[in-house]
Amino acid sequence: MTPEEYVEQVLTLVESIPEGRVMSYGGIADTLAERSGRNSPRQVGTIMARHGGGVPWHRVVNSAGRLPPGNEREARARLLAEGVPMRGERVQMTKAEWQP
DNA sequence: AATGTGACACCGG
DNA sequence: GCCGGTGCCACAT
Repeated sequence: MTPEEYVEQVLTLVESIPEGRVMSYGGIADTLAERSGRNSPRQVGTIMARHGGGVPWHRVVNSAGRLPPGNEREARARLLAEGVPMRGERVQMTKAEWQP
């Protein structure tokens, strides 16, 4: 699988995250691990940073529920608006993490 | 080829 | 819960 194809897989998966739910970088990497042969949360982060503009990027957080660096404001507002359970500045992963 | 980097994750203190 | 250190792995230099 080429790097471009992997990028598409990641973006497609992010688009499939339902409103009100989130996925972690690691969760995305794990979900795609079989098909892609890769399993690197860091790479997912890099992809979101560079190509996340067209998808619900605010539904992707780290494993601790922290919001994406640089866009915390925007992400928080959107997540609250769609009913994601938050505790302060973080998503309550035990309630909001989604898996296909 | 070798080295540095990072929207991460996990563990120990 | 907050650091710090360590492991990680594809990418960029």
